[in-house]
This record gives sequence, structure tokens and C-alpha cells, in this order.
Amino acid sequence: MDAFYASVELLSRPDLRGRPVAIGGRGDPTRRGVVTTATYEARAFGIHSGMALSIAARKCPECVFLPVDFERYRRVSRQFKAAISQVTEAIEDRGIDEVYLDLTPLEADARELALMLQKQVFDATGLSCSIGIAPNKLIAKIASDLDKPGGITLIGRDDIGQRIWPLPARKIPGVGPKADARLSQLGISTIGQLAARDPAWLSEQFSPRYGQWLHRAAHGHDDRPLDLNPEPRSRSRETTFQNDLHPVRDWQVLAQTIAALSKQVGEDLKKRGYRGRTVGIKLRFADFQTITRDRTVDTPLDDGTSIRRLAFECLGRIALERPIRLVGVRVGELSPADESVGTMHGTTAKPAPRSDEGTLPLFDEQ
DNA sequence: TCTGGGGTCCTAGGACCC
DNA sequence: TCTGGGGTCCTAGGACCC
Repeated sequence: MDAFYASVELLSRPDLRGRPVAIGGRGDPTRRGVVTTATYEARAFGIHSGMALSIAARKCPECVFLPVDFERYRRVSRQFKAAISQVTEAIEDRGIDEVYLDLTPLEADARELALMLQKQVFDATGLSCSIGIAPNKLIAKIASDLDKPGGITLIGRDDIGQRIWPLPARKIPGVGPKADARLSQLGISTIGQLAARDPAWLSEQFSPRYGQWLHRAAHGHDDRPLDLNPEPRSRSRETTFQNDLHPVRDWQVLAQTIAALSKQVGEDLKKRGYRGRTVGIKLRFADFQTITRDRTVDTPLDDGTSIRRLAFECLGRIALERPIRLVGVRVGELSPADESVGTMHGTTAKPAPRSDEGTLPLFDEQ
């Protein structure tokens, strides 16, 4: 979807069309938050997603800032996916504004299909999307980005040298800022230059796996099938404080926040029918250093009280000596709640683990 | 007045087991 | 006065994506 959050907001604010608009935080650039989406008019001022709202406002004082309304975006997201399912049911969900479709079984001409998809989406939502059609997910994703907004880009196997190799290496999904910086140091700026390098050499510069993957990606190889029903791995809630917390003076606020986040994660898990064995917390300090602590138990849980207890145990292992800007609670190692806990296969007959619940492990580490 | 929130996957080291 | 090899699980951090 093109500039998704911003485009959704413009549906109800046609008066803002043509003006620079940025969506983010509470819509107040004097408060903490980042731009999640900027209209193309705002992008012309150098505003892009991830940028601090305060900086965006400095770059473009006449920009209109609106708060994020995730509930609404999720609703529109369901609408556009439902519209697509009129064309094909083979949909891999890639988040709120993106999908992969397997069009292989459809007989129609590729461009005709793309036009049909765009029409379905527009009729259902009033929004535009960009489509890439290619032999695999990797190339389709790159292609979908080449003609935004509203574009249709077809790339075949034989087009890779012509259409893909001239692009910056950063265009490969999976090459982020860090890898791109390292590639630049190595004198590699385009996908074609990457493709020309020896995979063994790339593996020495990065990790063996990543080096191999870079080589294959640069040559347009990708054999990942669509994942039509991915199992969730974790569930988390986090919050950034409007003002940093003092580690001692504001301890109560920290504790209350962790309790509230634990409760939310528990409700979330229950609603979706999952339990998890690993509970963790995340703290971000004023200097933006982020640390995590987690704890795995034998029996999966989904209730706020247990999550909170383990979260506090994790908190006890962190030295609180710096201002805190963010705290989060996470549950991982998920399994469906209706699954039996394994009394049949001896998981309960194992030797007793370290004392799990009920004790405060004040002296466990160090 | 710098830097959200919710995810996935990978790496690496240590404990522990056979 | 030297101390294997292979495997799993747990923990912490980090890169990356939407």
C-alpha cells in the first residue's frame, strides 16, 4: 500500500490533500515520537519514516502532524486483504500494509491481474497500491518498490541484469543500514557489484550464512515458499515514557508500568489462545542503550500474574542507575493453549529444575 | 527538547549431557 | 603440567522489517 497510514488519514481529511502531512506519535511534534508515514509532499521536505517528530517539524514548519490510529489502519488493512482474496486466496500476510500473493496458478496475463488487484483494492478502500510481479518473493518485493505510488512492475528471470543489478545494494530487503555501510567500505554500492563478488569472500566479510545469502540474493535467487499461516513466536508490549524515569525516585512508576504491560500481554495471549514459556523485559536507558533479561520456565503460562512475577524477577537482575526511557514485557516460546502439556511423554517426569516460582532469586546471578 | 511499537531471525557463549 | 566431539537448551544482544 502506498504511504498507507497517511493515505488512510487523507480519506477522512480531503482538505489536507496536496499538503505535507506526517503521521506519528500523538500528532504533537513537541512530544516524543517518530514519523511513521509521510505523504509524498512531506517527503519532498526531507521528512521520512523513523525521523523524530521534532526534527520533521524543524524541516517543514507548515507540515501537518496527525496522531497514529492503529485501530483504524488495522480495519482498512483487513478490507484491502479481503478485496485481494477475491482474486486469490494464496496470501502471505506481511504486516499491516503488505502481502505476497502466489499468482502462478492463475491463467490471466500478469499485467491484467495487477490491474485487477489494484481496482479491487481501490474499490474496497479508496487507496492505491504498488505491485511487483516476479519469479520469486525477493524480486517481487524489490519490483513493487520501483514505481511508487500506483505502479505495476514486471520483472522476469532474464531482466535481472538489466533491471536489478543497477540498483543500490540497500534495495535488497535484508540489507539494512549496517550491512550497507560495510558493503560501502568494501567498495560495493550496487547489487550488480555484489553479484560479481565471490560468495566465499562475502562469507569472510560477514557471517558464512549471510555471505551466502547476499550472493544468492544479488543473483535474484530465492526459493522461499509463501507462508500462508505462520505461527506466532512472541507477544510483547512496550512503552516509551514522555519523560525519562529516575531509576530510584520513579521506581513506583516503573513497577506499575511493568505490571500493566504484563497484564496486557497476558490478555493478548489469552485472546489469541497461546501460552509461552519465556518471559522477558526490555529496558532502554536515556543514552538509548537497550538491554533485555529473560527467564524460561517449564510450564507455559498466559496469566498476567505469572508474567508479572517473572518480569519482576528479570528486573531484579538489572542495575538501575541511569534514567530509563522505555520498558517492555515480552512472552516467547509460544505454544497453542489447547495443546496438552505433555504428561504423556515424560516432560513432567524430568528432574526438578532450579527453583522456579515463588522465590525471589536475589542471589542467583553473581 | 532525537530516535515508536510490534515483530522475526541470527549469532555466540556457557551449562549440561552422552 | 592436559583436558574430545557432538548435541540441546538458555540467555543476551543485534540487525532488520513493517
